[in-house]
Amino acid sequence: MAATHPPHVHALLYEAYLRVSDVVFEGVKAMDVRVRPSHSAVFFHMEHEGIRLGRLAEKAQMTAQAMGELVDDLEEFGYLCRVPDPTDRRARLIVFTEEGDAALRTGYKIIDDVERRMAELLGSDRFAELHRMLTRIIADF
Amino acid sequence: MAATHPPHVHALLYEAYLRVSDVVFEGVKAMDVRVRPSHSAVFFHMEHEGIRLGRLAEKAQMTAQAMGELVDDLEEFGYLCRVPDPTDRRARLIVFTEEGDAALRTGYKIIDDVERRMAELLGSDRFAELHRMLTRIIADF
DNA sequence: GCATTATATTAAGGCTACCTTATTAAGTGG
DNA sequence: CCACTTAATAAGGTAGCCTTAATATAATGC
Repeated sequence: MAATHPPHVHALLYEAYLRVSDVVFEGVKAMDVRVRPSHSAVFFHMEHEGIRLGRLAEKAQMTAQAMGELVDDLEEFGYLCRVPDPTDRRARLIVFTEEGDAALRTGYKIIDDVERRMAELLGSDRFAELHRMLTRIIADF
Repeated sequence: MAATHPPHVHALLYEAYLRVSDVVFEGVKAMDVRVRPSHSAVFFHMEHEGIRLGRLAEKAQMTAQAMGELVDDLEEFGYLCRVPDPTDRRARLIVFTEEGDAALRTGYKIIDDVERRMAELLGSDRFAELHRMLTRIIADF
């Protein structure tokens, strides 16, 4: 707290994340202005064979209701559709439309590009080191 | 997007930030359960001589209205108070109470402790390297 | 085969952390 | 002293979640 001389790594992690996210999200907006950052959780945890809402919510660590709204949006945008689950009539499978699949591939390209740019900025050895340190913090801090 | 084999640094930055934030916020809750993460912006940008709401909002990059609510809360909790600004009768200066000052010092301790633990986990050379890389990303990405 | 319990989804409403668009009050320049 | 700006606040809105409850269907035990 209170602006301190050399910024804390805690604060730097946040700012670096924001910076990188902004660039990613600019790319996403260029693809489709309707897609918001929160929708990325859906693409991130989707499965090509189709997935149930509950499982999608669980993977994204949010409630089925919250995930349901995100899926509603993406369905409305034409990226997903819900089909009956043949194995359980209570459930429906969420699957990609062709447009959804194309959007996913575009999303990958945007992120891969950002990762490549970061590796160029830092040098690939240090980028790999950054990857390892962050992984370590997540696992063991 | 879509769970990829070695996670992207973009995602790792976010998760590492969340992990560290959780630890910081646990410490803050132990101090005062009423204080929420959003209040940290106030402590972070306060000035001991007193500061106007508008300037505080500007430093924290949010609207005066949003900052006003955070300051209202902290005033209610007894950490801040608003006194007339002798140089401009439209304005009021936000100043720390003694409790607010003590809370700020406790907050510093919590964060410094977290930073120390991270340095121990990674080793201080690598921790310094992490600091430099994050700073680089923020500045030049 | 039927009641009980569990699971999948959706509906309704709430909360936090912001924002935008007025208002009100008090300064300031010509 | 009058137009204009600035400081703060009020009112109401939005995104991104959450909790609690309702509804439909399934699975299980007797």
